[in-house]
Amino acid sequence: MEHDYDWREVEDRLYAEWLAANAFAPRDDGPSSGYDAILMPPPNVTGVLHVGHLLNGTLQDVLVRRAWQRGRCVLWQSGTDHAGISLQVKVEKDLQARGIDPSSLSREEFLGHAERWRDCHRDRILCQLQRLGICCDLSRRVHTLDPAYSRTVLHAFVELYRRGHIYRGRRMVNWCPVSGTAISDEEVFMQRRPGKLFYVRYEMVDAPGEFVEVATTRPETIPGDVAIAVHPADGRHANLVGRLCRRPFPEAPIPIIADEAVDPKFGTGALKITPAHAAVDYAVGERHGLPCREVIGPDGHMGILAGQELAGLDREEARERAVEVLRRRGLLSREEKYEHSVGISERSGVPIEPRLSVQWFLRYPKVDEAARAVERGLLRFFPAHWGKTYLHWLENIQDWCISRQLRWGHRIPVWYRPGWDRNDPHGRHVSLEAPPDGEDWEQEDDVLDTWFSSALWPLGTLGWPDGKAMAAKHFDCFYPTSTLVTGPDIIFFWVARMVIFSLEFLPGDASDASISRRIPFRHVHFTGIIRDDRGRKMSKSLGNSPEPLDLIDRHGADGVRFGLISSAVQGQDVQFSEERLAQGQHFCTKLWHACRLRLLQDGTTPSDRSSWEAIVGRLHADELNFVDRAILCQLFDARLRWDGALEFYEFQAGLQRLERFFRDDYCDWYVEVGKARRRLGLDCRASLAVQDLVLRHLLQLLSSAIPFVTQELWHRLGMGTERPLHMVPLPDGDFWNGALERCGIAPAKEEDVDRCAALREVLKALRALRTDVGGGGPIYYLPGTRWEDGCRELLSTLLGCGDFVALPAAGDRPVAVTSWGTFAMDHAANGREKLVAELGQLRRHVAANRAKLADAAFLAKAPPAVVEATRQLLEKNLALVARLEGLLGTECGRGKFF
RNA sequence: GGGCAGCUAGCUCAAUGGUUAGAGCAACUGGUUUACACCCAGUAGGUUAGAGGUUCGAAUCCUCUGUUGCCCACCA
Repeated sequence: MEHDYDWREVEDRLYAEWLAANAFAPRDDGPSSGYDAILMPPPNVTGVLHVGHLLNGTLQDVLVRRAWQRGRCVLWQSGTDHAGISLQVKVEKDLQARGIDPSSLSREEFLGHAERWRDCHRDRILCQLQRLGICCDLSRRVHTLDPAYSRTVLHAFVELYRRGHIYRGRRMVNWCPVSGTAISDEEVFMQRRPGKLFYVRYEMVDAPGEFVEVATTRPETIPGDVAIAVHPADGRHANLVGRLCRRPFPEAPIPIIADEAVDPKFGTGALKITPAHAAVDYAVGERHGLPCREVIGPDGHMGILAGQELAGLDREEARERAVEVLRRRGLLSREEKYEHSVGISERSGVPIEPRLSVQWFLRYPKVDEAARAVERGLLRFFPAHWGKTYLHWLENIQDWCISRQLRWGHRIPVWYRPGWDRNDPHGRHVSLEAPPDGEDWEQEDDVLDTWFSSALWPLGTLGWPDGKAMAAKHFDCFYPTSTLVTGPDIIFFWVARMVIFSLEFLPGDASDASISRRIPFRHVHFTGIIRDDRGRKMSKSLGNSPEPLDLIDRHGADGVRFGLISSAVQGQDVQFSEERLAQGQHFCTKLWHACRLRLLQDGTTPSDRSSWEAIVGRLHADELNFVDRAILCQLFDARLRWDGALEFYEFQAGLQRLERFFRDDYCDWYVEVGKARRRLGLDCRASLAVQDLVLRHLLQLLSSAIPFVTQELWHRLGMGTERPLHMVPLPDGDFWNGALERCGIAPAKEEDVDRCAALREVLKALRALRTDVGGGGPIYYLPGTRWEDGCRELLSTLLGCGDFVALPAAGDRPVAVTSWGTFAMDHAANGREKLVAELGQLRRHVAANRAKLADAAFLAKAPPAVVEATRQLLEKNLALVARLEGLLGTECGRGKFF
């Protein structure tokens, strides 16, 4: 076996083999203990692979491979999202770069370009993700604009319309002037921006020279003013209500009204009302029956109603111009700096414009059931606290604006009868198919929000609503899926909406049992967000995100996977550090060498390792000593903890337990003891069988986290070649209990582990002692030292010293006090200071133990096991103190030290 | 303004209310006795953000304060 592990060669070769063997497709050809499905969050076709994808992909792969190992039939559903607005923007830029004006193209021409662009990038991310070694069945991948999936989306729209959940209406929406489309509340984020607060005077119509003053940050909307509002209880302005004042431009009289929405403490206590351009003002306008004056157009430029001073200007320019005009007319009394929150379009990064427009809306159905699913634990979140965020959103849910003024996406399946009012439901045809006399009708131009189609992902990928397709895709086996692994940033965008749509579309009542059957997944594991070393979110604009494929090139897929898992503590954001990935790589190397050592030892042939039965058959209870038994106990314990941790998606904790077992218990202890035994000329056959058992089991457990190196070592050790490691069944608890019993071990028995711990403690103390004296020489043991069976030789071999020498008293030699006894070494220098410090510490512990045991309340109320443990600890500490005091008292004189 | 989550060794993080709060990295000291220097052995490093409280017992539970990050809602 080669000295170095060449993962570059191994990873490419093995992945090609797995693909060639079609090893990732769910199949029903063997004994199966059930079905599992995992939905991969579909990446955008426009997306760029980032470290978050690596983490997400790795964690899902661990779950999927484990499910395979447990004999489950697993579907890992993948696919891509058409990415609506994001792709359209990219294609438009691309066209412009080629000298083509996108707006000059017909809908069909534009879609042709977009589809070509999409096809070029379609599966790029998924293919890149394969470098990680994910066992995802790409043959079943779905794209949200595939014909079949599109039918799912349109069917859902038609059905929701038919059930009265979708309506068309003129409402205040978030308008993105750059993209020229409405966007949902979720696509707007608030940003603190410096601005100015302008104080503007409106002259009273009936009393020239008398003014009402308002404060505004948006003077360019003054042409849209239709009223001034004050709070009804505000005494300062009570005399104004019901009178008229003069709008500065275009000049017109507007009423002064009273409305509760006004905060009398802000500004002057008077608010200008612009119903067409502010949500609050719109509500006020509705209450008072005020007209709407739209002065800003869809492209963010001032319209004709803005008057000749402002018309045609961009809204930013208009603001400056408005201020100039006001100043010139003496209507601007003052201005002050003011930092305020502005809604920003997530897509284009410019301030959104609240705008009244006709859009399609969804009144969310099944909100109560969606909430109950989480409240009752039918759908569980990990970590659970995200449930509060989810429920809070559901409690304050607003209708969802689902139409987009774009071309790229699912075109809304509504046709209007020409010449009819589009708001008249009788003039509409809402169906998957165009009306029979299609050419007379006009189809809706808008497309659906891309998240509308994403919300159908669990249903559409399994063929819904087409019964034939659902049967072909085994809907009944794979739905509901087991676990969704995603980021908490899309709880609203995606997770909640999938729950709502699934509850709505699958038939059932409101009982818990029915909800359990209809929810799209039983568990959602929210990963942390990956941040850089300064705590910032990884982002393209900051340029702080490493290139994922480079990371894999540098550390290997296994190294990257191991590093990411071990830095991803549940519930915490992940601080990315490449150092972690290097550690993962080192772990793989160490594993390689541990197996290499096993092959360098003689005594067996590969067929002795080719099955569990072969290995267990080589274990005989009478040939095993307590070190052998202990390592098997520890392996069993590590397995239990790994299983237990993964039940709760605590990947890091589980992997850490396996790592500790491998490094601390197996490599640094068990293997070293094995070497010592060989040096002592003892029979090592049993030890080799134990090594085989440990390695076989460890490789299997680790294979879900680091599939490549474990698979390669599995082959090298001759443990099996017939199928990929993730298809080899993992021995269950019954098997383990049987094997342990055969070795004379009760799984719960800790005695052998304790004996090992004691031996290791002595070994460590003696190594420390030798370090202190800075050299070799004989190691003495003082009277009262008690040796475990056979451990004297083992200890001296492990230390690489000669046999221990009995000594009646330590004299002024430095000593090590252990639970077995006291040891000493020759040294010229005085090592007693350390001893004195140790005694002091021990005495403090003894005092603390005694105080506890003297406390009646402690004895009465603490559990007996705790009291007993304290008593034993006191005894142990007392023994050590006595030994130390004896040493220091007889040989050195008590007075000298105390 | 409301909510959520943090605050533990120089750094990144662990620790079912129960013994003397642990790892890794970094630092320091030593080591290539044929698995591994991508390693091993050892040393040092702590008022668990602060203050109260509950408890026989608190890093852990409660209250308040400070502080950091995120989410939601926003006064024009």
